[in-house]
Amino acid sequence: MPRAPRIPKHGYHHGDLRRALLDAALRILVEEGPHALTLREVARRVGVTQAAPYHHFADKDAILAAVAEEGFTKLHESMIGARDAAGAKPTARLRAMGAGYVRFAVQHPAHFRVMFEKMVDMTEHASLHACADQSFAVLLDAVTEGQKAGQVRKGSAAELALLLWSTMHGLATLWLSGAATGPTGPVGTIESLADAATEMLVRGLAR
Amino acid sequence: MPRAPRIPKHGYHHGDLRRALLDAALRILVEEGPHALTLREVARRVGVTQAAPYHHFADKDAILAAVAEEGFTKLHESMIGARDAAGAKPTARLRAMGAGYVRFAVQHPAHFRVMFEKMVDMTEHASLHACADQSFAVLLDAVTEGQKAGQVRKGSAAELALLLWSTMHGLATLWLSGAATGPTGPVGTIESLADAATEMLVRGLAR
DNA sequence: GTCGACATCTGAACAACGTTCACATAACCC
DNA sequence: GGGTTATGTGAACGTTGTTCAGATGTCGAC
Repeated sequence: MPRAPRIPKHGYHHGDLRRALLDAALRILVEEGPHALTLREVARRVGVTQAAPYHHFADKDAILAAVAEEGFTKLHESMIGARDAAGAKPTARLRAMGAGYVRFAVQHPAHFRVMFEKMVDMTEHASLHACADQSFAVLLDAVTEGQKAGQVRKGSAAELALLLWSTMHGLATLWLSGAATGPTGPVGTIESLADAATEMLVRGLAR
Repeated sequence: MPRAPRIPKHGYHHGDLRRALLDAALRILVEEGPHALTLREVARRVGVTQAAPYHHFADKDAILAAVAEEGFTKLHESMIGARDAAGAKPTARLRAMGAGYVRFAVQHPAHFRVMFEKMVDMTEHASLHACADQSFAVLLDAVTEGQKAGQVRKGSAAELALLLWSTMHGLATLWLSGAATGPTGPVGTIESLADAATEMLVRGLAR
């Protein structure tokens, strides 16, 4: 077996097949799109038989769910990173998080698509729901902060946070789908759009 | 052939296979979800061979694109219907259109999903892009009306309209994916959410 | 009215896919 | 060391999308 195990510590034949499968799956998504993602192709790239992945994932959906889960972790990091770099002002933190959300989607479109197309089956992959909730909680906290500071109007923080999330999510989704570039030409860069969106939202959310 | 042709006028063996295939495809989407939509199953339901559909559609994607196109037409009607019923006040018309968008998504989730998951391939199905643009144009007009009436702030109407669209689209998408119901329980009915969203947007868009 | 061109459907075939199974082998635990 | 478990192989099954040659229905030209 000419394959060098990366982590022979707890490695097995392959070293860390699970990790390698996830990497290969993501690489296929990035390079060739979702239609090209095949369990057999994933196994082929890693150099194992088509049946090998079934010792690490229940089925094809489970691999996609795992990729999506990693995506949620990255999204979470992207958002809190942007938030923490934005200083202490609540509205600035909210705007930074919105921008961070859109930036993640644009920079990792393959991840983003898996995350939210697989969401349909989130009821079957509970951990996915938990990951999404974790990111939402951060947004929720920021809204509550803003309310305490008197810079965001009162009301259900969950509802306000959901509206913020919706706008950013819609913007990212439409942009990725190419719908944001109408016959009249593109309406601007995605960064300027995200900025305009967050600004509008903060205005709309002001007390 | 025991099948009664519905429109024997220009009918053929089946009458109107193309129409029947589209109906069957949508019915499968509604009843069993996207994973169950198979060209063979569509043909089975209609009572023809698996090869028959290829005389009416280039491939499986073409059927989905056609279903999506019908969806865009319905969405368009839903939006202009809501707008026309909302009276003359520009902000009221904008709010009605937003609510109409979300209502369509909630009432026709199968259609909605096909429309915006297939959007990924919109570059290959130009007519889809045209349909989406048609709906966007209506929204754009409403924004321009609002600006003329001094109830919406100045600026790129395309950009403002896109932000409106994004929010409604994100709200509908997250709701359909179940992500809008966090661990803290649902944040409210989709109608109240859509209303809060449009209200917030109109506030944010005010001059 | 007949005939040829065309549109439409059938039946069979192909490669590829997801998944399962019996079996082989490596790694770990006592 | 020996037995159990974890991991990978190779072959198989049923299903899918798609293609193709041929049969059959429909329509316009003459």
